[in-house]
Amino acid sequence: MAPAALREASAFPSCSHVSIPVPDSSPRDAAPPVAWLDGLNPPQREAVLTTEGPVLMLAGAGTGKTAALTARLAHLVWSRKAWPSEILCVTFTNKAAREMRHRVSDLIGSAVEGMPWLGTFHAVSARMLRRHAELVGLQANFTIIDTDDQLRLLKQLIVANELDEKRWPARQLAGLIDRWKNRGLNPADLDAVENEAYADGKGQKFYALYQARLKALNACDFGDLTLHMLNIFRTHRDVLAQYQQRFKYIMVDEYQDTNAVQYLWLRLLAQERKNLCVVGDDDQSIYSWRGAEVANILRFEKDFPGAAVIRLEQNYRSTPDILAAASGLIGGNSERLGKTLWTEANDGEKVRVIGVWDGPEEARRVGEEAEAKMADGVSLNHLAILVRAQFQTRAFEDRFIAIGLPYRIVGGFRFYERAEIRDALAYLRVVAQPSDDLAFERIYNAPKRGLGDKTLEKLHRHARARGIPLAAAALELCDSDELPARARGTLLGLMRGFARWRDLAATVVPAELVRTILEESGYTAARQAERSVEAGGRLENLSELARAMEEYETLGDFLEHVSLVMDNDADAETDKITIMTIHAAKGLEFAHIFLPGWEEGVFPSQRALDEGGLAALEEERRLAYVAITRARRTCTILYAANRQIYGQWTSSIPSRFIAELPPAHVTQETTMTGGASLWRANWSEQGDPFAHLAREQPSRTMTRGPGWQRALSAGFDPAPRRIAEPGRSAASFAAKPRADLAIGARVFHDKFGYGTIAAQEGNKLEIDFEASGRKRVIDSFVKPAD
DNA sequence: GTGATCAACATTTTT
DNA sequence: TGTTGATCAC
Repeated sequence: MAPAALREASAFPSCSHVSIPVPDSSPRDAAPPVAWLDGLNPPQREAVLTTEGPVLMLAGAGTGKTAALTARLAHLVWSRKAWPSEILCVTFTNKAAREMRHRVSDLIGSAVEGMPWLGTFHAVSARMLRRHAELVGLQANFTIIDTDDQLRLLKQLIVANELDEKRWPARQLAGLIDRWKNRGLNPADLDAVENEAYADGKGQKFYALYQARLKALNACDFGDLTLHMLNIFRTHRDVLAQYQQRFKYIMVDEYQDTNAVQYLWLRLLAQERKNLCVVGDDDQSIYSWRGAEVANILRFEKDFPGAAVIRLEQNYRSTPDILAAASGLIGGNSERLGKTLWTEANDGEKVRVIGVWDGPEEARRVGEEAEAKMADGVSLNHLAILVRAQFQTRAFEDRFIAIGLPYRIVGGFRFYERAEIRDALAYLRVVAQPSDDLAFERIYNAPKRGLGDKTLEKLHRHARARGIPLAAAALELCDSDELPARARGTLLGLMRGFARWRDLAATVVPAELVRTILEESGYTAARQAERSVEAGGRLENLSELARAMEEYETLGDFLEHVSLVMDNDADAETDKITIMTIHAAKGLEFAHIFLPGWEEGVFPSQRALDEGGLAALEEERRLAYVAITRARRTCTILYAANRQIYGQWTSSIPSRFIAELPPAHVTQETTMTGGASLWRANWSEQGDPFAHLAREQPSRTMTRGPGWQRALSAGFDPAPRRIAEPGRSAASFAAKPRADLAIGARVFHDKFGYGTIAAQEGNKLEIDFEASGRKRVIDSFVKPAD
């Protein structure tokens, strides 16, 4: 039962400010007789009630961590210790944030609407940064660019600085910059070793160039969101103090995933009041390759002396055998804080390990198992296939298409990463902020309208010369004879379109705006004309986008949502078996889990082992632990003797993790006949008969970043540009005449040759050319002829 | 400026 | 094996 005051609050949202008591008036001390405590076990209660001082909550898989966390939040509000707006609660994913918001609102009603500081590190940082943008040289309306834009930008810089993009890929640089930012390093902070990491000592230079470009574009990338705020906290004590003051309580979910910046960020914010509660599980740390540092959770007690350590060890999710198998496996790791999961449940099947001949058979087998479950009346929504790497999904997809088993693949391309969606967004970005050159470049010739590199190069040159955005440069060039008639006409049409849409944006809702833009720009028509297989889906996606935009009142709101919340949960209604990576499955649970591909080289991944050695092996093992603990009822592990990887047949030996599972909790079977005994003979031994023909690994280069999710974008000119006043509308750029030119002066123009200035108006000149007569040109294209 | 052909190359991924 | 980016021919 919720206390009366809170029930009122949820029943009458508009009265919530009356119903929720003032925090510092007579706090309630006694443990409240309320619903959120009733369902909790003793350690969970302790976690809820230990509100003061640092708290480390070690929460194993399936131990009701979110329940404890949300109850704690509700308790803080209920006990009047803090207003909802005085609690900072950070998560890593939007999904987690959404879930938490949802569950808190179930407990305390609409008061949660007053929780502006419940969100991801990035969302919270972005919110702060909009208020203090000027402190890092940005304007409040800065754009948040994604990895695709980031890559294009870096590529421009690399080419413009005459570096061989092949030898020093933008991807590598992006990876380095990302890691530097994760570690809290600004360009000036790089030491010689870091600097050497890119292009023989050009790391720092390019990092600095990149940051300068971002600033000029009034943009920042994901890493900047937290790093900028950290920099501000460090250099502006008043700002820091303001937030330290505001946040009476801080809670952090998945603390084992924090990177160095997030750690420092938190430490500064918590320094004053020290009411920091972190929740995590060192055994589920699987993101070290993304900058997460398990060390953060391992040394929490040192960082915050006197921290209360609370272990949640009662598992409510899995059967004893599944739990035992997972625990036995993770026991092989060193450097653990140590937890012993237990459960009151006492039924259930053992973990099954199945050996098959090859990949297709593995898929066939899982398909059969799924159909059998279906026949038992189990919904496909309760089944999931968790893979180590994306490439493993194909075999299942092929098979499921063949037998007509509905499936859903999570991950891969997300909605907002699709080309057509990004195109539509680019139009909106240019409308919202004409100085968004990256967006402009993206759609300037999409749909194809006959504007190519030549014209773009001219735009760049002019924009650079005048220090204005591309869109503004386009406007000016349209007013001259610099462009061929056809290009000029097309460009003019586009720019008129933008002028119109900008006006329209003021009067119609975003959803309406995007429909109009797609229609008028010819984008829809071009996609309709396409006769590819995907064309239909693309059009559907576009209308889905418009539909998704219905919720937003202003374009700005929507764009902020898109840049931070790049996910969508479409398609959850129908019964489907889920295929996803183990990484993506963290935090989820399913009744029945299939874990294919448990072979040396695949899982543990050879690549990870090559790069990270023992530490990487332990992370792979944690990954295996996460995978197994997703299962509520059954867990089926599969391995194949032969597998096709990148078109090459490879024979493989079972994963060492299989041998590490405690035998008492596992059953083994193999579908192989004949050679099976030979096969079985080698699977527990390292000295195996297949070793000599095992795994021909393709040579790997040190590529970093999201290599597989390559974006599909048009070519563009990589010349560097400077933008003097981003954010201003293109039309407002006043052109000043050039001092070194005057009427009557003889000048030279690259295309038209020699001529004499007949008139000068701003930066536009009318010139009588000796060969081609009178033309209107722009002064940056001519030079005095002497 | 656009379409076609060929060679390189392939983890995990939020935001 | 399938995708992507780069280069070449229209």
